[in-house]
Amino acid sequence: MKPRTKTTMKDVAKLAGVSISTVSAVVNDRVPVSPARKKQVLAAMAALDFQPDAIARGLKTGRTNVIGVIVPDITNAFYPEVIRGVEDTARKAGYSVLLCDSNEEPANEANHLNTLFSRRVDGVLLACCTDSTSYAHAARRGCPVVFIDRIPPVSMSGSVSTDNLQAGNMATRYLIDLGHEKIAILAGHLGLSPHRDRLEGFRKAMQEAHLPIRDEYLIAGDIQIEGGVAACRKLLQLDAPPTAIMVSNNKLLLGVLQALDELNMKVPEEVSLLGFDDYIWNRYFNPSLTAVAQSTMEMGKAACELLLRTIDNNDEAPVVQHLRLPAELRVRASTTSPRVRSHA
Amino acid sequence: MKPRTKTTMKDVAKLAGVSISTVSAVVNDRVPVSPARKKQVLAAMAALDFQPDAIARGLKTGRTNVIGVIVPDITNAFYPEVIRGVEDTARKAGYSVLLCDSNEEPANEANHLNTLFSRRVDGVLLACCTDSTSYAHAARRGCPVVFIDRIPPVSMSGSVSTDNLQAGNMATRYLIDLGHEKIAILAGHLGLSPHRDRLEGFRKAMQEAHLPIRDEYLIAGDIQIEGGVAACRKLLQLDAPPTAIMVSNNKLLLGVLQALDELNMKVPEEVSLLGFDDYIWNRYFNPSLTAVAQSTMEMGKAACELLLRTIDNNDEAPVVQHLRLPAELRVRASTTSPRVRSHA
DNA sequence: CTGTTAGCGCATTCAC
DNA sequence: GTGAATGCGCTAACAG
Repeated sequence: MKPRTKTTMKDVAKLAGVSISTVSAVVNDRVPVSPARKKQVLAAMAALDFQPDAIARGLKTGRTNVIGVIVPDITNAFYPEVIRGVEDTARKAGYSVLLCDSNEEPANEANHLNTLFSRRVDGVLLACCTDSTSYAHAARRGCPVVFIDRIPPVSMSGSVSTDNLQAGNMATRYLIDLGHEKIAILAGHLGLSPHRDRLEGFRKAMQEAHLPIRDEYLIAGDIQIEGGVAACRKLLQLDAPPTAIMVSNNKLLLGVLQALDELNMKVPEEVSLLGFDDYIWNRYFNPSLTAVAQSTMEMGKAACELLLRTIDNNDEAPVVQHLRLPAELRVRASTTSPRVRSHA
Repeated sequence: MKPRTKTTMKDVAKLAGVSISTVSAVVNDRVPVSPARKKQVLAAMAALDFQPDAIARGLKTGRTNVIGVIVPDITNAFYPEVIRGVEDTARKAGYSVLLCDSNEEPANEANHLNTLFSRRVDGVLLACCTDSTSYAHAARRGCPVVFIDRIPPVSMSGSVSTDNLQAGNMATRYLIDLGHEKIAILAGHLGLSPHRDRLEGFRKAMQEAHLPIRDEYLIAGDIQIEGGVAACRKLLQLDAPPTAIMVSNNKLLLGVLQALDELNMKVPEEVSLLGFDDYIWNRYFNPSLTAVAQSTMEMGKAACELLLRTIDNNDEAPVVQHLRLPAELRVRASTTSPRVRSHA
């Protein structure tokens, strides 16, 4: 492997017969340069295959045109879609994306943040994990941060997420309208704002319908597949099992599907099922899954735009904004009225 | 937003009452420093919350400890898993990942590559799109590149992918052993090495079994959902429709599922279905899907390790290696013997 | 318009 | 062991 080719402005300047600053001027075309010289420089740049060194530029200007994105689990299909929105928006604005996966570990998250700061990213998009205290970190360093999807309790920064309260409320009301009264919720991890908010929406809907919320019907704490299996088994072994199960998280849902399968439960005849996060393949489940869809790419786009605005604002008044995107209920075959069951 | 806090080695040196080079020495501990001073410096670093500036270091050393990763479509669930493997390996080795999504556009890919070069990444992991000529680019710049999943025709660089020929062969043989003779293949885009190789494996298996390969049974060119819908419709309208369909790509497969659903075809009674790429949710399709699984995270890990080795090797003999990972067939309910059909 | 100059923060000789 | 000096490639005043 031959030593890395490094054509610098100096080389270009020499070949074009101009000074380095003239080269810089045409590269950044902020300062006027006479057409003739500009042409020379451009020619020299092309001839030498010159590419400005973003590292050197970053050192000089203090801006890297890089943003960091930290997600808790990139194998959760929700995040790639968000990332697509982020990456697309960032690229169009001339930014690159440094991707970090915290794997749901606060320690990893903290390490990643340090690395990002050390790399002098211009800003960070953060979907934090439970027990995360990293926002303190960020604030201390004065690095713009926009929270995405998962919002920490107190946040002076901007944030973008789905309106999960509305989403949880809407989903619950739909089940209630269908005639369900015994509705269980696998609420996920209540240290996570989306899950907390969905549960809150659930509570509100139940209260408004004057329906009791039984302790046995509320299961929280886990967001992995195995947790979904265990929770679902527990629910169905109850003396009075629920007629509908609402699942706050897509990984939990897969566990529920597995448990339902093992117990040979018929959906929706014996129990209705409603999930959060909609994917194209939900349509092909057996039966197809009723789910609450989030605007994932839009979320990424909005968050990135907000972050970019915050960065551009710099020392001006901080852009603190909390966007809540509407969710959409997609009704399919996994939910039905509980009356069907009493006929049996 | 207050101006970005920037604690430099200078500040640390002043507080600790030593010179900058001593600070540098303890930060990189390559040069011996007396314990007493080391302690002072460490204390000063902690007090000032000092974080070395990776940008300045990169400029100085010529190494950024950043690798670029370009994928064609991050919303294709295959890539996030690969990325997880990459990111994990990279992080453990002290590298960060600059993520790019080419969105299956060669032009985007080329732009991303330029950006990455300009950012002085130490190496690039590239899953290229069709008609990509970017490897020439990379070679010209002398930047280490390892191809991943999709390998260009001629490659002097290293590469890591599934042994797709074996995978296609194995899958086809499985269908043949089941008794199928009329096997169709949605081969994907033949400009992509995985698809080309799978088709080759298919051909070999058919030939070995002395089975003819009918032109109408071989559909290639598209890898999007809509293409899968169209291709599947076409196949089933044939005078002699296939008894089994093998689908080379997961997005095509979703289209096939949709078409099958619309045409009210029973799987596997009327037609067997076999897909490539296995995901946890394939189990919950109706019926559950027989699929060829790739070792996605391992692929990411292996590719990253190979790249890192190439980078460390620097001017030494180039590490050119072509890893082919074995695939695994996961038999589920979407495939069965065609005899079942003749009973009907 | 154009060239000269002075660092950005750090790693690395080289003297001491 | 330690510190002063040099420059990585570039931008941003500032003179001309």
